[in-house]
Amino acid sequence: MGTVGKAISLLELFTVAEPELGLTDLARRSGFDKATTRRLLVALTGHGFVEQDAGTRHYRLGAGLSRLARIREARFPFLQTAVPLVRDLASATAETVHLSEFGIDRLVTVHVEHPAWANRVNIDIGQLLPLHSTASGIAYLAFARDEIVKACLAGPLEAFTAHTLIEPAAISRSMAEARERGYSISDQGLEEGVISVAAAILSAEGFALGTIAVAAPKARTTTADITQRGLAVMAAAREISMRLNGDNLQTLRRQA
Amino acid sequence: MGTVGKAISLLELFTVAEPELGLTDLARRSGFDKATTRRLLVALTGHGFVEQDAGTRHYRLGAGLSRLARIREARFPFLQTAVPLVRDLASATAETVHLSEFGIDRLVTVHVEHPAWANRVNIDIGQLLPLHSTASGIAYLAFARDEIVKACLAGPLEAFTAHTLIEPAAISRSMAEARERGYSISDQGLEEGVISVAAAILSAEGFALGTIAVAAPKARTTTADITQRGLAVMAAAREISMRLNGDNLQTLRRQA
DNA sequence: GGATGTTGGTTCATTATTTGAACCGTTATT
DNA sequence: AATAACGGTTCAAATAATGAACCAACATCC
Repeated sequence: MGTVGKAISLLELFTVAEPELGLTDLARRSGFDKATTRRLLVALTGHGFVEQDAGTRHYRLGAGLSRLARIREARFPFLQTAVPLVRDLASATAETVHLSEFGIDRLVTVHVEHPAWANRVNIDIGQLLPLHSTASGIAYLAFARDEIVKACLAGPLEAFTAHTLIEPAAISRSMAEARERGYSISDQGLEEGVISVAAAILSAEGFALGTIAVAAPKARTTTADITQRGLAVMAAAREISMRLNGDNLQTLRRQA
Repeated sequence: MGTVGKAISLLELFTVAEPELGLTDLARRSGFDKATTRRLLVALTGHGFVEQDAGTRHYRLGAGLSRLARIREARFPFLQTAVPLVRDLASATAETVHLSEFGIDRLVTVHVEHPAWANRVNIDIGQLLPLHSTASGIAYLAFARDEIVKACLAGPLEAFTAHTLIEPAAISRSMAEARERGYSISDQGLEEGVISVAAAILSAEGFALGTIAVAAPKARTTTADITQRGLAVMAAAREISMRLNGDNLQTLRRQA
């Protein structure tokens, strides 16, 4: 791995759950030498990608990241556009609604709304979702570029639960069903007891950019709930797609 | 400069005005060789910090940045907290209101609300503001850690206009006035014809984290406007600080 | 109170990565 | 058909990254 990759891996050690880490800890987790880790952190700090707490000397993600993320958002207002609809969907369904964007080979959770229930599906911002074993992933694949689909089906497909589909044919079938139905369903594909529905948010060219999904404990979910949430999530995804593409969303490439 | 620094400088070439750049262009602007530039871009793309347009082959900032920025936001909800108050202030003043966060040695614009006027002060998200020559900068310095103030006054102080204060003593005086008054005023310090007022947003320890500012064309600004905006910007900054610090903002360290 | 372990941070000879001039292939422009 | 501009690649030479061993400071534990 190049030095740049190493620096970025360091950044990726920070999570919502552990937003501040010490030098030794970072070195241990990254597997880099302490001296290397430090040098990388200094370089990152110099550009505002990392900040160091004056008191504890622990490191955390810096403001430079917000700056660049906002520049990206300015050109491509995914969050700005989608968040209000995520909120609406959350209050309509009273279950966890999460929004994700594609990155490299997974979906990245960029926004989450949790219901008031104590028993709910908990998802953190920044959480990475595999493509083959989540409702979001299937919804994404259903409208992804061929290369991405191929790469996903070719790669090793982890079985997270007894219900995870890992045969390429089964996954393709789920994708086809999702296309036909307008939304995808994942029954405990990533975690036992969780059932989700999702729909893809499309670019002007008709390719998936990200997804919106509703996740709920299976115990309190009926078949009627699934259908209702599916239709709602589909409507939300469509609305977001339209707003993103200035209301001139082409006829969906593959849906025709 | 280390490789990491170079990679980050590449990212910093993207702006709101030019969010997509080609390889040759990036190489030219960064001063790096085309091969080097490419290798860095590939490394960045591999981690989702940069994306490449499938059609034009141009590069843009990637979703990985949003992810990390959101993780940072989750721990430190600066934007989430401040944006509503920025909006309120914008509609109350009918002038440009911008929010900035400190990064390394400058302030980074993280949010802007523009008024409907055709003649208005235009500021882009991501724009960097020098500390010594802007209302935001002075407001920040007034409550910054001593090291930062020292570093700023020691460094070369560029005179952007004939009105820019560049003598350390004059800048210190502005800071003292800002502390006393509760807000800072910059009369054409960065650009001719622009007058701004700003107030610092404080951490629980009483140090400045960022600022909120109102910028307007001097031509239509009266002395009364300045006072009114100053009080409004001060109130907004206080409210943001309180919300950020869970309503238990300590007595302001230096204001006492 | 002295031994022990932990932390953040530094040094410098060794080692591996980065560098860039020259290159190729493709796609406009003239 | 010639030219130029673009994205992308190659490989010997130059440079930067590496990590074991090292401090100093703090906390913990007999």
